[in-house]
Amino acid sequence: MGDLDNIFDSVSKRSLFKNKQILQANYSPEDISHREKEIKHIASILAPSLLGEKTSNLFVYGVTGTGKTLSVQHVASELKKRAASSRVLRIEYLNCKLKKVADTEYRILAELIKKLGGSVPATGLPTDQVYLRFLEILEKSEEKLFIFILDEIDQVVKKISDNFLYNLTRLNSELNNVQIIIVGISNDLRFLDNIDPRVRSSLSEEELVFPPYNALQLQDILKKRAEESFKPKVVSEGVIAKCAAFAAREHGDARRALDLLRVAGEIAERESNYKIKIKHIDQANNKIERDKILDIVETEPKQFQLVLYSIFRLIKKTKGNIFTGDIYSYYQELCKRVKVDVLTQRRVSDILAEFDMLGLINARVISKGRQGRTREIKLAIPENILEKSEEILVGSLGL
DNA sequence: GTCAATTCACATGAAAGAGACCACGGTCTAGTG
DNA sequence: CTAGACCGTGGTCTCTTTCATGTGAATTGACGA
Repeated sequence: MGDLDNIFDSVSKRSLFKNKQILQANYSPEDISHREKEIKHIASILAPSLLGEKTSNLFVYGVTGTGKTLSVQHVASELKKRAASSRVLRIEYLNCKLKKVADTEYRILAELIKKLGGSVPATGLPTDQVYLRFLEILEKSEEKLFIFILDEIDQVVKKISDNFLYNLTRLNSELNNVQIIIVGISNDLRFLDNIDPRVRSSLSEEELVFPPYNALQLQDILKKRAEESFKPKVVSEGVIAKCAAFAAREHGDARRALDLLRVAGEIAERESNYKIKIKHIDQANNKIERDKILDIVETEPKQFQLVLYSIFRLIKKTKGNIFTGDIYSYYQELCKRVKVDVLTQRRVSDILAEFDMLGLINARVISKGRQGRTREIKLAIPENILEKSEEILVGSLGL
């Protein structure tokens, strides 16, 4: 038992963290650096809502990790504080990307209803029924003005049609006692380009673009958070700068930078270092990448894994470029061997496209003239992770 | 040699089916007074 | 008489198949120099 005690004791003694929470992705700090302008802007647009006035709908853009969600939520919570006494205003936040929670029209409505205190079954009802119930609950509520913050709506609209947004913007005309304001948040800058113009004009009455942080701003943010999060003198010279540089390269993603710093801290801690050194950042970078990929590989459905395994094998065997057809025939063989139903080529083609999206492979559509048109596929996974990935696949496929 | 037509091997789209999940309303059953 | 069990119908949702259409350039073959 003494051994364990030692381990537990030494953990607290050696810990580099004062408060790890602060570096976690979901932590929202009191002051948000370098976003004062944006926050003010949002606030000024939404401010009249405190008086129960319907304001413009707002649309917020920016790549991941630029503080969109944070800023909007910050304004929202300030508004909530102010509105708490008067009960004229109600604000709900919904992340539309959450799988199985809010990635269809039905589920978004259901989720909003739930947040407003109603309840709908997870399935079984016609969508328009849910819609009616939504209207009903809005009309019945005490508040007369609603702000719905829909995070990452680009994801949903890609899946369902923009019809949903149209309905949403038209909602106001169907409501008598209540008005709603929609705040949309999107990672995709070109989101509104391929959307019905009617929807576009009403949805983005106001627009706001969040530019990526530059390396200096990232440094600043990291420095602040690091001070609160780590014990004094833990962070070596240059670590912050390196973190910021890494993240700046990834389109100024602050979340990424914070992750990097946190993981670097964990690594240093595990190695019983008293300081986080620059090499830990590199290690952290690798680890994050590695974990991400391995996680994807592991959790992918069986058919996807089979396709992926086919790709791995073929890449290894041919060392060169491989094409959809090669993969499909290898995959067919593989299915026979494992006694699994063979999917159609159409489907496999889609699966390949998804791998491309996930960043496991690089697929490029090329035309080989008389030899037809196909995808040229390269692996986007580093060598050292490949082995491990393959192991996982072999294990889970029972090869 | 030049040029348009052809042709390949898929990509990409649209629609629809299968099967899992579920709500709702009606009917049947058994238990209760 | 009533609560609960048990259908049948009609929804959503994901994964998949089927059918249809699109497409970029190597190849072909006709043409004219």
